Amino acid sequence: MKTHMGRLEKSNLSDDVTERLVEMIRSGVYQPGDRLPAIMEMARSFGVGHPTLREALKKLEAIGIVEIKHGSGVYVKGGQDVLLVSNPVYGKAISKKLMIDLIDARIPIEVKAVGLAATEGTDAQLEGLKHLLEEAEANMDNDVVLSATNMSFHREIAVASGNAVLAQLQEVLTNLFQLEQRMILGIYGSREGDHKEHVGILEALQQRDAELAESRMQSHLEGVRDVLRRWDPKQNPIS
Amino acid sequence: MKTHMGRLEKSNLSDDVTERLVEMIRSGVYQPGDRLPAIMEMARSFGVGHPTLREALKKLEAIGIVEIKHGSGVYVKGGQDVLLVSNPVYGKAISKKLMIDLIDARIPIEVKAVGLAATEGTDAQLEGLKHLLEEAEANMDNDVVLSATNMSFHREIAVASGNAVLAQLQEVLTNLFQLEQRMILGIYGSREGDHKEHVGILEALQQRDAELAESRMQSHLEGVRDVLRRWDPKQNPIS
DNA sequence: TGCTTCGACTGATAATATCAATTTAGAGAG
DNA sequence: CTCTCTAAATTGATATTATCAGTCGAAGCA
Repeated sequence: MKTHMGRLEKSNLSDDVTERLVEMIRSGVYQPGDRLPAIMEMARSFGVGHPTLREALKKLEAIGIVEIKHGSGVYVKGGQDVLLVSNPVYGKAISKKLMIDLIDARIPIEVKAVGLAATEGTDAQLEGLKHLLEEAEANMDNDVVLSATNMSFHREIAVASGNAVLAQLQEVLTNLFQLEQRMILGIYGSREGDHKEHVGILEALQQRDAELAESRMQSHLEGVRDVLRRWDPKQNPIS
Repeated sequence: MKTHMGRLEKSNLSDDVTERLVEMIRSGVYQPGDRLPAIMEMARSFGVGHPTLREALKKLEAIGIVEIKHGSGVYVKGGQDVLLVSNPVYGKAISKKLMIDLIDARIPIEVKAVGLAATEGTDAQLEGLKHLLEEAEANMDNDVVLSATNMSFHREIAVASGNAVLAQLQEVLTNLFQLEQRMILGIYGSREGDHKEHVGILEALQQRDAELAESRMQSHLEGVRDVLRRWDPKQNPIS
C-alpha cells in the first residue's frame, strides 16, 4: 500500500487526477457546458504527463461527465444535480426479457408519478403536457418526432410529480434502449391508440383525479408491455 | 465525418478499441474472471500504440467491465450488464425533502419487487434472506453491520424478483445517501421494530403470498418514511 | 516444508515528435 | 461594411522510446 500523501487510497496517478477533476466539478468550480483548460495545460498544472491526463479524461468521458472534442476542447457534460446516469456502454445483448423487465420496472414508477402529478402538478405543467400532445398529434407521420414527444410526455409527468428522485429515475429509464424501444413500438404498436391513451391520462390529470390517472397510466403501460411481448427478436433483431 | 471503413461512427482509435473489446466480451470471447492479454500484446494485435490501448481500457474500467491490476494484468469483471450508476459529481446538499422523495420513490419499486419475489424467488434465494435476518438478529448492537445487513435484505429481495432492472434500481437507490440514511434511522428508528417487520416480510415470501408480502413491505417502508419525516436537519445535521 | 529473495513479466508514466480537427484572424471581393 | 475563403494557431490524438513500479513464480536456503 502506498504511503505517499495524497496517494493513500488510490493506486495510480491517472485515477488521482480523475478524482480531483470529479471534486472540482462536484464543488462547482466547473459547471455543465464549461470548457476545461487545454489538455497540455491541465497536465502541467496537475504535474503529470499528458497521456496520464488523457487517461483521466477518458474515464470521465466514459461515465458521461465530460465530452472531449478533437481540436476544440474538453467540456463538462454532467451536472451536480443529477443523481443517476444511464450506462453509456451496455455490454450485453438486448434480450426480450430485458425489455419486459424494463417496462415492468417502469409501471410502478410511472403509476406513482402520475398519481402525484395529479395532486402536485402545477397548472403550467399540465399546460405543457397539453402542448406535447398537440405536438404529437401534429406529427403522427413522423416517427422520430412522435417518439421523442411521447417520451417527453412521460418524462414531464414525472417532473410534475414534484418528486426529484422519481423524475430522475424516469429520465434514466426513458433513455435506456431508447432506439430499441422506438423500433419495437414502431413495428408492433399503434400510434393512434397510444395517443388516445395519453389524452385520457392528461384528462385525468386535469381533473386532478389521482386514482383515475393511475388507473389509466397502468392500462397504458400494460398495453406497451403487451406490445413488447409480441416482439420477435429473431424476426426483427435489434442492431 | 471520417469515411475510413470501420471508423464511420467513431471519432478516434481508442474508442474503436473500446468498442471492439466490448464486442469480444459481449460475444463471449472473454468471460468474467478471464484475464485479457498483456497490454503491449493487445496493442500489437489491435495495431495501435499502447497509450491508445490503455485509454480504451480506462474507459472499460470506468464502467466496471474490466479491472486493471498493476503488475498482474487486466481482468474481465462482469459489469457489462450495468444499466445505471450513481453520479459521482452529485454535489447538492442533502435536504429533508430529498430524503422523503427517495423513500417515496423506493416504495413502489420495492413493493413491486417483493410481490415478484414471492412468486419468482427460488428456495435458495429465500434461504439467503433468512440467513441475512439471522445475521441481523445477531448484530442488533452493531450499527454498521446491522445497517449493511438490512440493506442487503432489501437488495436481495429485488434480486429474487428476477427482474434485472428492478434489481439494479434497488442497488443504486440503496447506495444513495447510504450513510445519511443509516444515521437518521439510527437516531429516530427502532431496530427491533424494523427487524420484526423484516421477519414478517420473509414469512410472507416463504408462504409465497405476493399480496401479503406487498402489504407488509408497504407498511414497513411507510414506517421508514415516518422516521425520515421526524428528522430535524437543524438539530441533527448531516456532515 | 515453509519462507525469502530474485528475476521475469506486466502495468504506469513521461517526454518527444508527428498527425488530425477545430477555431480564429486576416485579406480580398462584392 | 459584410461575407467568404484561406492560412495559421490552437487543441486534441497517436506512436515510439525509455524508465519506473508492482506482482508473480521459481529457486534456494533453513
